[in-house]
Amino acid sequence: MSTIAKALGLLDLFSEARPALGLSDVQRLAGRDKATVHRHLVALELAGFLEQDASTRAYRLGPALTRLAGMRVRTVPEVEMLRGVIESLSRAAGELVHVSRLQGFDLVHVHHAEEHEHPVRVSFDPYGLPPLFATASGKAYLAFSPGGLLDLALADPRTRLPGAPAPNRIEIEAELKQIATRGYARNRDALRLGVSSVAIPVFDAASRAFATCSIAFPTGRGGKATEAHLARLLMAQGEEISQTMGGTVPPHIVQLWTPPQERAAS
Amino acid sequence: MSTIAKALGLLDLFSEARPALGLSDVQRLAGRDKATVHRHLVALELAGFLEQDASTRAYRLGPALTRLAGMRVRTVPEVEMLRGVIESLSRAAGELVHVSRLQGFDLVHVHHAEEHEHPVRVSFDPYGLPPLFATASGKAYLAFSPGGLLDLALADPRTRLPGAPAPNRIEIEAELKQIATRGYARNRDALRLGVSSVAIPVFDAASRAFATCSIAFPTGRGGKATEAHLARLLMAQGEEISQTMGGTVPPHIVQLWTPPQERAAS
DNA sequence: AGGCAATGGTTCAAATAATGAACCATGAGA
DNA sequence: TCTCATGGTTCATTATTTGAACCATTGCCT
Repeated sequence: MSTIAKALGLLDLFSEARPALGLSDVQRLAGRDKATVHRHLVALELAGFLEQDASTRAYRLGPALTRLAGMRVRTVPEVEMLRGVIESLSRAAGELVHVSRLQGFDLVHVHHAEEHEHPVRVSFDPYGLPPLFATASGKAYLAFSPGGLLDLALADPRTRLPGAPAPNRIEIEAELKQIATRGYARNRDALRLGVSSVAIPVFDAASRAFATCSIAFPTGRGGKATEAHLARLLMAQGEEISQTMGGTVPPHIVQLWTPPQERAAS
Repeated sequence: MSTIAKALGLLDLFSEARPALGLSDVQRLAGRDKATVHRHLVALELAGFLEQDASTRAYRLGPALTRLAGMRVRTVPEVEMLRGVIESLSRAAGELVHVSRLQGFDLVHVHHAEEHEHPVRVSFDPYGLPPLFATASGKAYLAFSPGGLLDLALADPRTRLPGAPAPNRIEIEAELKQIATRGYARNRDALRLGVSSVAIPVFDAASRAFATCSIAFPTGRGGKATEAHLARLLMAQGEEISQTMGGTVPPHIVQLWTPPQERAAS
């Protein structure tokens, strides 16, 4: 393991629950030698990734992070475009919003927004690659993709949770069909206990699903009604999201996502 | 120099002007061996600090940055409190807003906001320590601090630009007096050519200046009128900023910062 | 007071991981 | 077809990282 990885790994020890850590805390959590940890902390501090509280000597996340994150938001075009729409979606929903892109059968993180103040939050790993069949995003993608993909996905062990059997073909087909007519995919406690989500696909310029947008929330916060409410918010932004990423939503899905009252009005 | 510092230094090569860099680009800019640079890039990518464009193979800033920056904003209390007020100030001013805290005679970065879309931006280094006498922030601090501080500051070579002579005592005293009656400090091209700023002090619970808030803008964008306009915006938020950081503004300065029409109305 | 246990931080020989010259593979352009 | 630049890899050499033991300071309990 590279020193770089070890040092950067220390940053992941900081969390909502533990915003400031002393040398000993870090040492314990990381399970490494104190001297090593100390040198890493100092190096991170020098680079501005951490800062040390002058009075308590505890370390906390540093200003270089906000600077570089700002840079990323302004310079990575995809993110820059998405930012506005998913931030307002997050604010409206009061929950975490994600956009992931498909790379093979991997769902890779593109951007997320978490514009709310709930003390209970869904944690997530922006560089993890969750299995397709364990997420609402994955199912949303499959439901709006050509049938052949499902066979490939079923054959690939990486699309299911490690150790789990391949999903039952009949059942999955039924669920995907339901998603296609309902307009969004849902998930309760499948990938991680206590986390639920709703998701819709994002379409590219050729109207093929190539990414997904999802809202994740603690299962405890939302019943059936909440879920439906979040799904409505999500679908209402569906066309905008695809357009922002340079794509177009097929007309029949635009229909599906348009709220009944607006459809009546037009 | 530690490997960690070398690797993290690579992140600083990414900028508004160069959002994506190939291996060779980074190698050239960093002036290090290709193999080394490559291993560093891979390590950073693995940690999510960079991501690689699948088609061009170029690297760009990665999602871990937004995640950690978000964490910082939510967990570092000072920043969390300040965020709202300085973000809206930045939006209103259409320029970069900074808050720095004094540590001895060092101006250390606390937080900044840059909520605007001008293509011409003031770049800055959140962990640099600019000399007091070369910044509006430094002068704002001194102008609202007890006189004894000025003597100490004049004696300390770190408070002026490297190589520059100590400021003329009479002149500086006149300028500080002017700042104290005007309510804000100003600066044109002193620290860096083409960058101007206006600044006010932030007061602690004992009504002593202990930090500063400034608006920086390209000199080319603002004449005298713009400067005065930005200063008014800044002063209008002055009391809120001090309160947010747990302090109180002395009454006579609240007066000074209150716009004439509001003073008339009350 | 005094002693105990944590804390943050430092040292230096031993061990491990970083380094870079040379190498390969691929693709664009002449 | 040849050339040049690119991204990426290898492996012996080298230099940096590592960690047990150490020190200094602080807070706590008797």
